Parts: sequence; C-alpha cells; structure tokens
Amino acid sequence: MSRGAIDLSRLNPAQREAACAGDAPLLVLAGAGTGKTTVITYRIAWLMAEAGVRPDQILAVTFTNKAAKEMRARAGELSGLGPSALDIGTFHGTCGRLLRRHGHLLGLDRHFLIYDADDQVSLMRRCCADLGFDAQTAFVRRLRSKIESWKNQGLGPGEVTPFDDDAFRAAKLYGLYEKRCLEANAVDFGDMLLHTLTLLRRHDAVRHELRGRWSHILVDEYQDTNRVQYEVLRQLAGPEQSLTVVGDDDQSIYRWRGADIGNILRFENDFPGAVVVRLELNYRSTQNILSAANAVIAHNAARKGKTLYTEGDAGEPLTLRLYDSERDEGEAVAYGIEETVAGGVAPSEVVALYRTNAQSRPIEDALRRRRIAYAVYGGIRFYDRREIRDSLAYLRLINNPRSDVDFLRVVNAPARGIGKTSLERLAALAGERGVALFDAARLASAGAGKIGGRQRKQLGAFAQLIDDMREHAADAHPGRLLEEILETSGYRAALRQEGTEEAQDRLDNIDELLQAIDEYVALAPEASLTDFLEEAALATDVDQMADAGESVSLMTLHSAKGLEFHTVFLAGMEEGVFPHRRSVDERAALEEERRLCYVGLTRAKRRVHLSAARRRFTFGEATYSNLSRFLAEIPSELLDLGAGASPRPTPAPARDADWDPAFDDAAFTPAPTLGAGDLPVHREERSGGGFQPGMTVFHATFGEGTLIAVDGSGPRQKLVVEFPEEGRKTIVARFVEPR
DNA sequence: CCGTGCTAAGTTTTT
DNA sequence: CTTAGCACGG
Repeated sequence: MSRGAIDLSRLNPAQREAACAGDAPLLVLAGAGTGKTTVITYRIAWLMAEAGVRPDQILAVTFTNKAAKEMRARAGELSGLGPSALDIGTFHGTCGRLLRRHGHLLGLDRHFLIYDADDQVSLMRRCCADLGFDAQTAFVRRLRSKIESWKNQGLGPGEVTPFDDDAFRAAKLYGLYEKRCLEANAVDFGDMLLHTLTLLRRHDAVRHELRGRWSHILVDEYQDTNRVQYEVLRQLAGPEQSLTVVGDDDQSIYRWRGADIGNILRFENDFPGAVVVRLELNYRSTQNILSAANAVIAHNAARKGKTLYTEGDAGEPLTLRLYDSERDEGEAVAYGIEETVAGGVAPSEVVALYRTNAQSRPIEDALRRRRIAYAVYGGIRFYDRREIRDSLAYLRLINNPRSDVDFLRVVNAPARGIGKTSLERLAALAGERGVALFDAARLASAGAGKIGGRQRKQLGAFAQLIDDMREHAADAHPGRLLEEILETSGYRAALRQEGTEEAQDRLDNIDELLQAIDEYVALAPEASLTDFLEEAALATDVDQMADAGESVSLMTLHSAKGLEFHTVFLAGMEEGVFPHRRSVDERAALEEERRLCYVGLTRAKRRVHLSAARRRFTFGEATYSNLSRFLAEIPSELLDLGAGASPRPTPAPARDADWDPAFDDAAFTPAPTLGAGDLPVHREERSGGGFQPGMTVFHATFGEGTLIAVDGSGPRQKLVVEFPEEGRKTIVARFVEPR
C-alpha cells in the first residue's frame, strides 16, 4: 500500500504525541472539545501510513452509529483510502457481526433477531406467567432491569447470586428467558455483548482468529464502557495487540446502563506500561464557558482531574434567567432562539437541552407558536411507534417464524378475531409439542388443539400468509415485501377505514418507513432483510441528525454528548429536575448529574443561556423547586443575571390550528431581575432530624416561610410551606449528603 | 371476541 | 396530564 506521509502540522504537541504513540497501551484523556476525534482519526491514518499497519488489521469501536460514521469518513479521507476499507463500528454492531459469523457455536442461527426493552418485557411477561410469578408490567420491568444489570456486569444466568426475594425471582426468570430467547433465535442488547464474551472465552479458535485479525484496537468514549465491554476488550486485546482508548472521565454519563467509570480511572493499573496523554487545550468554547464548566466539575471527587483552557477570547458571560412557570420558560427559550437565529446563527447551530424528555413539551409549544422549525431527538424513537413496530414485526416474523414476541404482536393486527382465549389455547398447544407459536398455528389449522372453528380458519390463513411471503423473502426487496404484506394482511386497509387523523398519521409513518427502507437498500444493495432489521434495531434518532437542515434541535443532555453548537439553551436548572430527584441521595449518582452538567455546558462554542422555572407540572400537579445547586457552583462573575432585561411578549400569531386561545400577551411574564440573594442556598434539613410543622424553612425562590404540613417521608417528602408574600406553596423536600 | 370507558400508575437518562 | 391495563356490555 502507499505510504503517503500524514500531515501532522495541524496537531498540537499533545495531540501529536497521542496520534504517533507506539504500541504500548495508550490512554488519551481528552477533555471536551480538545480534538478527540481528530486524534483518533489521525492515529488510525498514521498507523497505516507510517507504521505499516494494514487497514483491515485495525478495529475502532464507538458507542453510537453517528460517531462510527464520522470516524470512518474522516479516517478514510485522511489516509486516502476511502471509508470502506476500515473496520469501524459500534460495540453492538461489532458484536452483532461476530455473532452472525460465530454464533452457531452458541446455538444461534445467523438470522437472529435483536430484541429491545419492549420485546424483552413482552417475552419476560410470558415467562413470569409460566413460572407462576406476578406478570404485572411494573414488576416485570423491575426484574428486567435487574437481569440487565447482571448482563452488564458480564454475569450469565448461572453466575448470579441472588440476595433477596426479587433477585431470586429475577435469577429464575433470567434462566428461562435466556432459554426462550435462544429458542426464538433472538438476542437482546445485553446478550449481544455477553454472548460475544462467552464466545471469546470458551472458544479458543474464535479468540485466536480474532486476535490474529486485529493488531490494533482503538476505543472511543472509554469512560462509558461497562464490565462486559471491558472484558470483551481484554479478550480481543491480548499481550500482542496494541490498545488505544480515548475518553474523558468527566463525561461518563451512563452509570445507569452499567458504565463503570472505574475502567478509565484504573486503566494504568489494568494495563501495565500504559502511556497517558492529556488533552486540555480546548478548540471549541470561550474561556467563560470553560471556566464555568471547570468550576462545576471541580466539585466532583471521583475524577482524574484536568482543567480545560482556550487560547481564544473570554466571550460573553453565561446568562441565567428565572421564570414563573415552565410555559414562560419555554416561551423565553423560543424567543431567545428566534433572536439568536435573527442574529445570523444557523438554526442547526442552536440547541435546547434538558434533563428529561418530558421537558421538551413547553419548549416545543412555544417554538410552534413562533413558527420556528425544530427537530426533537430522542423521546419516542421513530422505530418505537406502534405502526412501525407492527410493520417490522411482520418482517421479523417472515425472517424468523420462531419469534413468538413478533407472532403475538401481529397475529391480531389487524383484528382477525384471535383473542386472549385462542392465544392461551395456542400457547398450550405450542408448549405440548415443544414448538413455536407460529408452528402451533399451522398445527391448529390442521386440526390440533382445542381451538374453535372460526379461529382455526383465521390462524390457518395467517400462517399461510406468512409462509407465502417467506417463499420469496430471500431475494425480494424488503420494501416491496413490506408493502405486499401490509396490503395482503389488510393492515393498511384497516387504518384507511378508521379515517381518523391519528390513523392518517400512522399511514404517513408507514410511508416514511417504506422510504427509509428504500434509502437503505439504495445505499447497500447487497444487504439482506436480516441486515436491514439489525439496522432498524440499532438505529437512534440522533444518528439521523444529518438532515436537520434549517431546524433548531431539541434533545436531552445525554443525546447531546459528542455534539457541538454555537448557542446552547440549558433549561430546567432546578433541584429535583437537574440534578434529577432520584440522583440526589447518593453521592455517585449526584456526581454523574454534575458530569452531565459539564457535558451540557461544554457543548457550546459561543453562548450558553441557562434558565429555570419556579413552577412546573409533574403528574398534572404543580410543584415548586429551588434553583439547581449547579448554578451556585458557577462563579457569579461568569453569570449575567439579567439586570432588567426581559424577553418581549410573544406577538400574536395568525389564527390557525396552532393558536392556543388560552395564550395571550398577558399570560407571558417577563423574566425578573435576579439578585445575588436569589441564587440557591443549601440549607436543607437533614433526613435524620426530619421536618416539623412550625419550623422555619428557607427557600431561595420565595425566602423564609413557615412549615404548615409534612406529607410522606424520604426524598420525595412534600412540604407545605406558607410564604408571607407568595401564599401557600408545596415544596418537594430534598436531603443532601453532608460534605 | 371486540370495543368502550374507567382506574391506576408513571418519568430519568438509551445502545 | 398522559398511557396502559382491565372490567364490562354488546
């Protein structure tokens, strides 16, 4: 291959050191905006051009499809090889590929399906019923997350040690569930990693083959790897392989998904002789933004410690505004977005970030009223909509008739008169014969089981329909196949007949899905139905961001990781919202919230606008909150508290469907000026002492008040406090760890 | 067996 | 305030 020199002049000394490091284990501690992707792509290019490594000997692993795509494009361009030669993929994608090839060793057929959380719950519910457990959704979900965390730790069904009732049941369920998954020829997200680990551990031939194949392994976002991912890497990167990991301990935000920040903190112990390179020179943000982010993250104890700086200017201060309601806050964010875009910033360079998906609502409403185009990422994934899931279930069943989950999803969609009773009888028949529900349906139509005549006929017709499709599934275009099945099954006809607006939306979504399939096939003509189904299972909304175009973006802080914007609006800066109320009792959880705050701030290149609402609706009930403690951690000289500046009321829009009569100028309260005394003051009572009526309670938003009543206990305890000027308010109590 | 209407419960964060 | 699950009548 050509050994064209790589131009390293664009790299700073630390970046160059990382890109051109030798084969010893390498940890690149890359702060936000310090050119992490640049380093990893230059390293790939350098390995090929200067160190004589063949492209197919390099494996690069990322967390998101978007990151993989970007890395592939940039590394391909730098090296002059083009994108296709490189082995770059997500953890799940890479493991999926290995399983398609070697999964037969574990009893998996290469057309296995990928189950998501809903599929898992659906299958687990039936397992619970068979085990005589409670099959209520909430309970099943709890067991599911227990099993999920075992998987994340790399523990198989036989390796768990239950310590209480729930865990004991979860362990029983785990065993049966895994058995059923295998029978259905399906894996869930956790299995993709865990099965891969099993493969590498138990099958020496596979391990040897793969170690021979990849001499250099690079991992992006290493701080978010969990135990299984770590173990998989250890298996792939033996003593002979060169391992490079890139990450930022301050951006580890997936603890709840099993991510172990210890992996990055321990790297030098785990891999003796490791070289560590720190990247602290930031190319993205202004000094004010960096100083704010540095100040916030400095409150965390579990970190390696680094301080971002820039050679650029200080920039503007961060703004902070407090509003009476979430509606006013949304209105102000929309107004701020409008002004930003009017000032010449491209809409795609503006984002509104929030902690939870539910918070997008008031912002969306306000943007709609102002006719500002926006795109919401996350929330309900496109592929999670009912009609999309139904459509995919048809395709999945055609691809793999053993999948009971998919059978149950579509056997009565559209209504075929197959109800609960028939399905129970069918399940009994399937259990008796030891076959999948689909096979049982065939048997039933031939007379087996105790299923009524009408139902028997319908089941036969359904089985026939799927079988017919299967015949030409192998060579058919997945899009045409789906169109055919949606027509033949009457699924579309049923929606058309409904004639409601909602049904029309669903039909439109189906058209969009067909279009997405066409696009996919156009890009990858040789791809099979199995390939497309895998793509659909692993796709996320953020992956599709490329076509944001003229829209501003709305997303959670989690989704924003790895992205950058000229202007960032960070809404909902309130205790209980951010940090989330479920994270304030535990130090490790709180530190993760703080990292999330750090991630949010460092997304911005030039401007950050922080906001909070006094009153917010949760479960249809008004709750009042204090300002987020993170605001108190930002040095006040970096904050502009808005000396009298307030957003204009919204001009009345032309009357149309978007017009909400309840909304008028009077409903809009301008942002008040904040004084120093309005910043959060943390004088909460400790849980040990408890609250007593009559006690004086201090609340930054309202001042001093008298406690009238206490409702409930623990972190969700509600306090009813009377404030002299504001009247009676309910506050959700928070208990803070002593420092 | 299907649709309607009621009640209860629920919200972190997502590959 | 929404959605999912369930009880009831047709």
